[in-house]
Amino acid sequence: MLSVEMYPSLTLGPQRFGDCFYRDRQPPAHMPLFPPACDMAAKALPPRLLAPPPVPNEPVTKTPKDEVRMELENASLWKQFSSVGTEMIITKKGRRMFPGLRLKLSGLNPSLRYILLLDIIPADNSRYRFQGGGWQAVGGAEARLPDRVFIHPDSPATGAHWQSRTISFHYAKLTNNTLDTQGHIILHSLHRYQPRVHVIEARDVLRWGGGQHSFVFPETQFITVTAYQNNKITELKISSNPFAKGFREEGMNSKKQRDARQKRKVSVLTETLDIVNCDPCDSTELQPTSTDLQALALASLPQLPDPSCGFRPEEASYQDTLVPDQSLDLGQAFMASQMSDISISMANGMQNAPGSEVANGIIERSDTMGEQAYTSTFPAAQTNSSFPSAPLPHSSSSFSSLPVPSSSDTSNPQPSIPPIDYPSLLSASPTLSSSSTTPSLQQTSFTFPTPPPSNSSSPQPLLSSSSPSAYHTMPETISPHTPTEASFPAPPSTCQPGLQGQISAHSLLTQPSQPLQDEPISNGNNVPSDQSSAGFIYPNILSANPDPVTTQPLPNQNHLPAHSLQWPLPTHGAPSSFSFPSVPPHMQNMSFPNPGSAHPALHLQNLSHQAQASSLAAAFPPSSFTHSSSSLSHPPFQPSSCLAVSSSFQQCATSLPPTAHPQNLPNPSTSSSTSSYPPVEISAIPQFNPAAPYRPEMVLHHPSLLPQLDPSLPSSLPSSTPTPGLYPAFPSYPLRLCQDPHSSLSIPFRHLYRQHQHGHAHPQGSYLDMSTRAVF
DNA sequence: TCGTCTGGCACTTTTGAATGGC
DNA sequence: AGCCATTCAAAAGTGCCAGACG
Repeated sequence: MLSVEMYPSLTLGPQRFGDCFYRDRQPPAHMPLFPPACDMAAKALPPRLLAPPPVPNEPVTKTPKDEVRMELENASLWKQFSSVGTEMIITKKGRRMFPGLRLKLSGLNPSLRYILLLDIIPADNSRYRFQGGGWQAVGGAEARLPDRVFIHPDSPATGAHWQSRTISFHYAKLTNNTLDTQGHIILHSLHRYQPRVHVIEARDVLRWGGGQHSFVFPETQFITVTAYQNNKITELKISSNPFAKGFREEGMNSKKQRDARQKRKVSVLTETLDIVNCDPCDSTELQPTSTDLQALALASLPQLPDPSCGFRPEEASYQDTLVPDQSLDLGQAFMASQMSDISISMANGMQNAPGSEVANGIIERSDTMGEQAYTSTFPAAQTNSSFPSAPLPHSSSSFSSLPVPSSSDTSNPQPSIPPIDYPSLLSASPTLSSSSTTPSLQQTSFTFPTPPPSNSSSPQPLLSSSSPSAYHTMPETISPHTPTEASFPAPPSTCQPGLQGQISAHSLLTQPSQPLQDEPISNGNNVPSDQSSAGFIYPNILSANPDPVTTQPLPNQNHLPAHSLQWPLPTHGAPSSFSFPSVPPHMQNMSFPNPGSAHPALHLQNLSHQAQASSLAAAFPPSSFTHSSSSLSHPPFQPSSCLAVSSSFQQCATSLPPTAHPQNLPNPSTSSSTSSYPPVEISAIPQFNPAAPYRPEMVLHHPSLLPQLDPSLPSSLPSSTPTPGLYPAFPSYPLRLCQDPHSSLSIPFRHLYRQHQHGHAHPQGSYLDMSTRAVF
């Protein structure tokens, strides 16, 4: 029996549903979020109990929805950043991601409802440092933080809704505040992360289940920072982000302008002081404007002895124009003198930032333009000059086409991997005019069947299911495959607000996707670059940092054709359950039928930090980031080719001995994309042995338990396996739903989580602590 | 001492209220 | 009175920077 006690890190977070009502100007075509009785049901919730994990007892049936596909619409922009080494600022108050995730979904059932989730998981268990122009792994990762998931504000919405527009997660914010009360996604600084997007069938926020599709875009990996380390990233951000327009060359906040302002302030102070000193009696002419006062105040600060700030010819005009005399309002004078520049700047800015993320979520096709902007701004990106990295790890043929930067430090025990050469890739794909083109990989996933209630006393009305039979014993539950419009009455006003509280979901991970059938990956060089815009079906664990000892390419989930990924429900489907802390038994589990242990592939999840790390290392090799575990060597991560590798590896892995190293993988270009993967006897692989020394649903699917249980890991690993870090390299990361404090939609879940009295005032609502940690 | 983080700054865009005209 | 467009200010989102912190 699972309980919240087993999940001490279960926390509440603000629900983002509110955004769709609260912030979006464009009213989303929302469907009712809650059933009419949601509030009543919520009120009846007893605290901190979890229903038994659903027990699968019926096979899953394949449905057409397995053809769900996702495209990263701004893949080009992401590639630009990834080619340099994407950095994401995280702040205490939360910082939006830029670039943001802009997605296009297809293949959904227009009449079904879906919830879209974004979560961000560690890409490895290393901490990074920017050294020598590149990112170097300098140690183990910090302990994992509470997992939070950003629910797309439109959720739940029909497939037609999702498919009719660009899906943007730009409202998601990242923070390094472990005590964050805003529901932002909490990350460690200087760690590498991989965003994931999950599409989950859901009749509403309380009825999840059925099909679930997870997508990973390797080019969206990033390293979190509190201040940008790589100047190229800064330049890219400034050139691409509208909010940073002021920092562009033509902007008012550009380096030149800032220097000019600094000089003006100094000049004002100097002249003022001179005047005061020379003619203290004539103060009437020195009545400073507010701007002058500010300048004076600032000028009173220690002057920066910046030799670079010396007078420059190009600034002469500024000096002459902006500091005409003392009585002139400097700010106005400056503005007046720069109006033309401002106009030009703004115009250019818009033109130069075609790939910019528009905060309002307006659909835009930024890829091609963004690419242009990038090439114009960073023509030397291909040189990777900022990454005098150590020599690449032994590049397999799969990556032979990648440019290998010269090594500046071959003796570096933790060599940095050069950034992905997206520009070169793009140049090789002139046809890439839009990332919206059909991805070369099919984002197919299997469908999680909703497990039937484990027993009659454990009703699970919250679960939707793709397995109609699962509802035979739950007449009150409507199959998610049933068109919901008619059967889903509008919720009472009190239910309008979205969830508040964090939901823990387990094992929302899907099995790896099968390659796109209609677009076989024939050659890593010739693969259209926007292939990487195709989402990966997240193969449970994303590992770009496989353990050296466990880098055997394990023919895990990859060997099964996606169309056959119909998993029987786990016998102890804990990993597949969404845990609602404090939810009464009949509402506690959001069951996500898990490809559980009943199927060999289920063990893959449980071996996330072992076997999957190795297989995924090939499937998701590191991007431009360096992982320099001394014993590890990664092929240069080429997101586009990575996809190819991903698919090809699925095949080759099955034919490789367990000890085969990913680097020895055959060139994906030689592997034809196919949907058929020969089944593999998982049990033949030690790491996949069902007799794991721990219960995956209790350990690997809950990071908080991992440290304590790590000692058991070696028993399932080769004796030479190094001691795991703070947490296994790639555990199966559960989903945790963050509720948006901005939301006024939280009423139902307020009841769900308001069992403790540690509420805190919040400008936009009251938030409560869970028993184990402050949330709000 | 160094690397990292934080808060304030100036600038921008976004958002919503206020205003005025029809 | 209602609708629409415009204006304005506040809020929020940026990167930069100096100082604080460990």
